[in-house]
Amino acid sequence: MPNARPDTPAPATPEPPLSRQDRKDLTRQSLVQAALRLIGEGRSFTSLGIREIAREAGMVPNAFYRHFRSPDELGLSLVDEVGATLRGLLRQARQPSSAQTSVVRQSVQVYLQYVRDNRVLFRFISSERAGGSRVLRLAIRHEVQRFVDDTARDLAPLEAYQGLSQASLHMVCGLMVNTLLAAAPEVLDLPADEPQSEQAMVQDFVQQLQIILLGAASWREAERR
Amino acid sequence: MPNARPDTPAPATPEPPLSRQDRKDLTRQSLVQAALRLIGEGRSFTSLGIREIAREAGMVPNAFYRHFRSPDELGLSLVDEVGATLRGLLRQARQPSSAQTSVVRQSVQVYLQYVRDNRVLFRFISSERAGGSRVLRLAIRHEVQRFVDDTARDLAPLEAYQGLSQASLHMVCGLMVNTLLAAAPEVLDLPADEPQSEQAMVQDFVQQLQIILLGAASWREAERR
DNA sequence: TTTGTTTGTGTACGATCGTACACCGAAAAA
DNA sequence: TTTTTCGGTGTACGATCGTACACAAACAAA
Repeated sequence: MPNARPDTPAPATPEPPLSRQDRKDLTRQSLVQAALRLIGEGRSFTSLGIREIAREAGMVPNAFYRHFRSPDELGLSLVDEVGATLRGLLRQARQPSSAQTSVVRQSVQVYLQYVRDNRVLFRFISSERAGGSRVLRLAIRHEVQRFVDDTARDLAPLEAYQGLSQASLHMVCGLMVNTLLAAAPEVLDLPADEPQSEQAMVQDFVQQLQIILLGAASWREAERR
Repeated sequence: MPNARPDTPAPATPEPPLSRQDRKDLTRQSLVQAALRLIGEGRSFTSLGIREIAREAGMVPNAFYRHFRSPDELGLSLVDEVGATLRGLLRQARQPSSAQTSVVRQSVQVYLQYVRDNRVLFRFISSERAGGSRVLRLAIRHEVQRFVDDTARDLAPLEAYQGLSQASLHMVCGLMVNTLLAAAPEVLDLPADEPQSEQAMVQDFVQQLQIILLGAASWREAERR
């Protein structure tokens, strides 16, 4: 009996044990991916139904309930994923750029490339940020707020922002993030065949950020009413 | 027989003739109003169906087709209405305020009150601006663009903006309008029972606009790259 | 090994959806 | 006047939806 099982079934491949929980997480993730795939095909998250998502994931409708009570709950998972994505962007932005062009222009271009590389996620947050479900809206705003916090923390030590109180820095970062988020759906809707309209759009956003930075530079902590 | 009809049925009230076209426009408008009513109840426009709208308007599903080919087409009517609303806002803003408080603060408060007074319309544009239907997105952006144009035209003669080229003024107005539009869904989601969070939010938006105006003031038309 | 839990399946029900077709009555055109 | 046009009704069909219930297989605990 002690030697009844000479070896694990397949020593050829490492054969991860795949506990029950592991399997569950796996299929759960496949549901999330299915939803993302549907969004990628142009569908809006709000319009996705339980049956549709389950079908896309290759399972029977009922299986959905083993993982989420409603599409909204799956949406919250998506929001988490977006949060991780945004933090990735910040990590990438932290690498000091070889600032041969304006640092603002550089940042905008990095960001827009990031949007294109994660177009499904950005399509999701862009539309659900003001979209149908209130819980999703609030969750997304919360995640964006975290992102603003992180950005403010990153920018605080820079000497360019020493004139700003923490609250003001926060406010400025919120304004910048808002501006960048508003840019996302516009670049995602660009027709693929006219690069010059994209250039004009980039130019516009760059200038808007420069305006904000100019304003921040001449901002003085005074009583304002 | 020539005198069979001595007078029109009811001389008491002016009795508008109500030609066929008039009637059609009337029921068409009742469909639009029905859609707005549903949005007001928390539904998102994207999720509205033909049957639902027709039912809310008190007609049989098929009647919808006599006026619109799809809900999207009704949405375009809504966009028109939003355009008219926004122009109304601009007209109201043109009245020079008795600037006893900051003109910015005053403007933000007027705007936010406007949002609350037209919460259904603002809920609609906020969510559909990045929402499900591409044609609607583009139509809304077009209308917003018109609004930006009008704003720029209004601001151009003011001496505070003489340092800006027309293009730059446009860009600044776009930034301001964007910031204000982003504010709309946030105030609409405010819980009704905490006025102090609203105050904080107003303060935030006021400061953001001040930052933008500061930036615009120190903006110089130079080669920027 | 036995027993219970959990994950996914199969089937089914009622509601709602978009849309097609035939029809009616009143306004407009002839 | 007669005829035509047209906004609105009624009915019907097939598809899809959310969800409930019973069940099978696999894993975990005993």
